Amino acid sequence: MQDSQTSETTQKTIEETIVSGILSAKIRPGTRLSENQLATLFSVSRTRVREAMMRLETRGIVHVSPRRGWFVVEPSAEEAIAVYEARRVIEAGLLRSMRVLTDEGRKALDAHLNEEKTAMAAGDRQRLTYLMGDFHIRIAELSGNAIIVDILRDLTARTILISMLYQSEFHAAQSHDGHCRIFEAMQAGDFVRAAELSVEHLDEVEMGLDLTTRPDPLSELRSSLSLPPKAVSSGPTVKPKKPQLQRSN
Amino acid sequence: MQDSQTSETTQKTIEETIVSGILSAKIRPGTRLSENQLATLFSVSRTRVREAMMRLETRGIVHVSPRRGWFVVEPSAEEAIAVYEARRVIEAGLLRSMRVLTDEGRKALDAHLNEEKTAMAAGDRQRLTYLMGDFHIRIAELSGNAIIVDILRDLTARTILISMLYQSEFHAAQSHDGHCRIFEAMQAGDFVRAAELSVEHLDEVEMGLDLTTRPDPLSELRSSLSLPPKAVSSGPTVKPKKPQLQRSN
DNA sequence: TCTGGCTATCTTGCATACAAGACAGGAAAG
DNA sequence: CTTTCCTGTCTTGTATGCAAGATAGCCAGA
Repeated sequence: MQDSQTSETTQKTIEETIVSGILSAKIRPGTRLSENQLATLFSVSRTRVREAMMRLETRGIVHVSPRRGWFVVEPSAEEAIAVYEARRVIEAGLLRSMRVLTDEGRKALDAHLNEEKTAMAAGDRQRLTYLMGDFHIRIAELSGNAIIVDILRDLTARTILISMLYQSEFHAAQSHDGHCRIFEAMQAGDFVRAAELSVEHLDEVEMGLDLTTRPDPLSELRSSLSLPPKAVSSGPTVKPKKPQLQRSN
Repeated sequence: MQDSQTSETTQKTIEETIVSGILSAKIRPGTRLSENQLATLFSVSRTRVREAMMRLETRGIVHVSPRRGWFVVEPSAEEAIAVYEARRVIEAGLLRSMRVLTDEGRKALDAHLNEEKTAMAAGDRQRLTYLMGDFHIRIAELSGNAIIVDILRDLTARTILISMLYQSEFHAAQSHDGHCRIFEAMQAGDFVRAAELSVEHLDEVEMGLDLTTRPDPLSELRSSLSLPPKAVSSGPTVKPKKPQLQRSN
């Protein structure tokens, strides 16, 4: 909704702008985020840009290659798997814990699914990508728990980056169907079923990825030299490794 | 394990030190964290301290009062409830998703429970607090999913801060029992039961809190003047909506 | 043609300087 | 004695400057 746009000079709009840019698939993984460019773009000094970058780094959205620059993360295949697993765990746990679907909740989800349908009809892929991720955030919002919403928003952002890296074709209809089925189960008050469907849905999407092709072109060389694989952790201690320049955009 | 402490001047030890200080109940909620003091303590400039604070802020561990200072968060009653709910959702989801308990896993948990027993016998309350929280992190580590581990570590830190604010007496034995039961279910391969027990356990601990006394001494005045309650959000733009909690499972 | 090394330039890392707000303590007025 | 205001001090907010590493491009030598 509050989609962001241009400078505004307010406060943490840098962070928000970048995240919503990712959520709407306007920023590709690996995109270089120059402190200087962002600083001039937002009319602030590098200091504030840096703060935003640090925060995004702890959220798992960007990473820094020392003295080379900040980059939108390019999740490895292992990280991609971890993100999907985390989402399954949290979303299934969330749905299972729900007891009722309020009327506003029902309306919100219904409206959302209609938006998905409209975007599909219009073939608006960017918007579709945004909506497909947003559906899960909407569900989190139903719980009223801001902590879970924040967690799932960041995981969704990462998911979208993963899609851009590993998803050959976009099975929008399949995803939309999955969302509809989850919604139906919720409407029926069967949250256990909804949780199961959610897991299935995430499995489907994950299965639709090609987790062997794109990533880490050095992997063969790396394994033949028996070097350690790329770090999987999402938190601290992520060593630089490979160059991975930006691409396009 | 990597317990940290003292300067070291390495890198992100400031963050780690503070978090582990909270995890081991050595830092109380509301503690003021002066940029200057930390800077001299760690022999770095304020810049790096600030970066650490920003990261801790996005992790929900500290907050800043503009031009007044950084403080370890003092979760409100509402936030406390949200933290416990998030933990129930995630931990139950995690246990439910488990399929096997590896032999190392079994050993690790067994060793941990023995440590709990030892600390109880010794009456070492600080260590006990640390261990009681660490048990849940250990379980997360069994999943091998770094994302979930990080999330639960931060939530555990917040939980400990909540305990220090609202927990009148420490029912260590009860918690230990709960942990043992969870472990037994896991050993029996009954992860659904383990998830249920985990929810019950967290419910018990939450019930042991007095969420009416300590917080926000202005609440009475505030409500009598019908001012809005303290903000609860942990992130941007999340409307209150209804809580609709879960219970049991 | 290819290889190696040098340098110019661009990047972040980090410290410091200064500005501006918050607060405490004291002095003065009632 | 109480209240009000003022000022000095301490805090974070923000910008800027400089250092150090990384990279690309060029040039020379084989």
